[in-house]
Formats: sequence, C-alpha cells, structure tokens
Amino acid sequence: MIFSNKLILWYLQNKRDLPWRKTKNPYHVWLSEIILQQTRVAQGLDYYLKFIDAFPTVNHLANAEESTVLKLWQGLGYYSRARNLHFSAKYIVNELNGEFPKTYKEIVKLKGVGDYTASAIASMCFNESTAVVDGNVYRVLSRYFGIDTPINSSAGIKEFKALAQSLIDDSQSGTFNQAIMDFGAIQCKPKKPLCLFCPFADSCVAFQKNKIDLLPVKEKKLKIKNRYFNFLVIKTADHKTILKERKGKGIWQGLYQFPLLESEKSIDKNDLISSEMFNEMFPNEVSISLFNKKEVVHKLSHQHLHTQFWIIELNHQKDANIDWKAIENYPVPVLISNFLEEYLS
DNA sequence: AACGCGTGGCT
DNA sequence: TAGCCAAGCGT
Repeated sequence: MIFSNKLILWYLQNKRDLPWRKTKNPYHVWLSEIILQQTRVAQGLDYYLKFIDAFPTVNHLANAEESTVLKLWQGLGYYSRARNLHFSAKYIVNELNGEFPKTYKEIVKLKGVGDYTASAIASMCFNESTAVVDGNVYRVLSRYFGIDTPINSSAGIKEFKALAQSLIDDSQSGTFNQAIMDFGAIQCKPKKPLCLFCPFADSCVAFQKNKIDLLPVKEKKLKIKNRYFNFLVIKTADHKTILKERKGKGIWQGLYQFPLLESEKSIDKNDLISSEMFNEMFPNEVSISLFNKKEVVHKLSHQHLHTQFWIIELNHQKDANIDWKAIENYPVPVLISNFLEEYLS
C-alpha cells in the first residue's frame, strides 16, 4: 500500500478530536495554526477557545486593541505571534475587504504566516495540495526514509519539503497533512515511539536499522545566556504603582512590567541604593525590602533570568499612577504574573 | 543564514 | 537534573 493511503488509514482510526478540525472557516483554522506554532495542543487548546469566544470573526479581532489581544495571549509565549495575528487581521479587514486570502501564495503574505502555516490553511480550507513540514513531519520522514540530513539546515529544509510534497495525496491534501502530524505526535513520538504497534514498522528504515533514537538529526543548539533582573515594585500610601511597557526588540515586547534595573550579576540592597536609576526615581527616603529571599530563576528557551523583586514603599511617587487593582488589566509576562500571585495572596 | 523569541511537559 | 522538544517565523 502506498505511503499516503496507509497513513490516512492510521489517521482515520487514531485521530484526535480537536475543535478546529470541525470547521473549514479559514479564520478559525488560521487562529489555531498560529496558536499551535511551537506549542503543544494541550497548552494551546484553552487559548483557542478563549480567542474564538472573544473574537468570533476577523472583524472582531481587527477592531480590538493590541493590549487586549496580548492580555488574552498572556502565558502562551512567543508574543510576536499575537502582535502579528492582530496586524494581519487589520490587513485582511482593511486591505482585503475582510475576505480571507484563498491561495497559498496570498496566505503566505500575511505577517506571522510562513511556509508551514500557509500550507496548512491552503490545504485544509481550500483543498490546495501544499505539504506541511513541521517538527512532526521532519521526525516521521527522517525515520521512515532513514534521512540524516540535518533538519535545520537549508539543504534539509528543502529536501524534506520536496519529499513531503511528493508523498501528499492531492485529492485529500488537508487530511494527509493532519494525518502525518498526528502520526508524529501520537505514534512516532520523539521519545519512546510506539514502533512495536506501528503499521510502518516493516518498511521503516530507522526501525529496521535500529536507528530510531538517532533521527532526526539536528544541528547545534545555541547557548543559554544569564541575565540579572531587579524589579522595583513600588507601593505608595494610596496604593499606586508603576508599570512600564517593554519596547524595542527583545523579549516580551508590548507586555508590561515593574521598572527594571538590569545588572551584570546579582546585586544586594547597597548596590541597588547606590545605582543611578534608583537615585533618580527616589531622591527621598524610602523603605526597601527584598521580597524573594531566594533568587527566582525564570527559564526561557535561550535565557535564564535571575530575578529579584524589591518592594519599595513610600508616601508618594509622582509617576506612580496605576492602581494596584488595575494591574490585572495589563498583559504581563508569566514571571510577573507569578510574582503578583504570590505577593497578593 | 544564524539567531532571537516563551512557556511547560517529559525523561 | 538539565536538556530536549512542541502544528515556526521574522530579520
């Protein structure tokens, strides 16, 4: 039996029941695909339901404030996805007359939509025969065909895309794409794949050669950087504080946080008091205490943030204009929301 | 073309 | 535990 038929047969018996599979509404499918980029189904599912509820159509999304979109996205990570989603919703409403683009070529022009996402939407919603290549597809194909080209090399990206495209069932491309991804997620898992019950076992090169654990091949990982964050948590006598929006290019763009003093290494109270930033913000006497006796280490994929929360109480601060009760309306990183939960409990 | 971008689950 | 990985994309 040819690859696609065997795969789809497996899929029909094993597929997961997921809400975005009940529809061909391209806006809903688009939303689900953006949420699921580098994100597990279990983590993204609630966000999908919340977004569909808050923004039932692309018009609703386009008309929202960016901070509202980010607030709903809070906790999901990779926040550029939310900003690009919102940007593209406005583009669809304003430039495309509210009509979702219908071909791969047009869909891939949306900001935040690359080859994978455009292929997924085009195949699932518009029956265009464009093969998806995500982490699951790399794993399934590298194992089944015994390909050791690094999946994150430019040669590998081309090779696997062409291979996937050669295997796709043109008459049911959307089903094929979902099938190969579900197969990778459920059966051909990264660790401990279910080879003993696998319908492809007798023709899988990696299984036959006992190389399952060696594939796929991935080139070097990047080094993790340590950073030292000191948040100045201001509390005035009339229950006000300061939050600042993160601008620029780094992490958490568009999210809010307490005023931040970043240092080269961990600092103590004396270091804090003698810093330029501290003296500019607090020319008069204030009460300072370190909230977390042990450094909080917040781990991002590429940075470890060694964090201290300094509680600074004072009578009045001219820039402190956010009521403590209003903090919950602002989108904040998980690091900040974890602190707030502990501090306010 | 390599790197930056979050968070959480699994081993 | 520390590292790997997850329905990738932008620059």
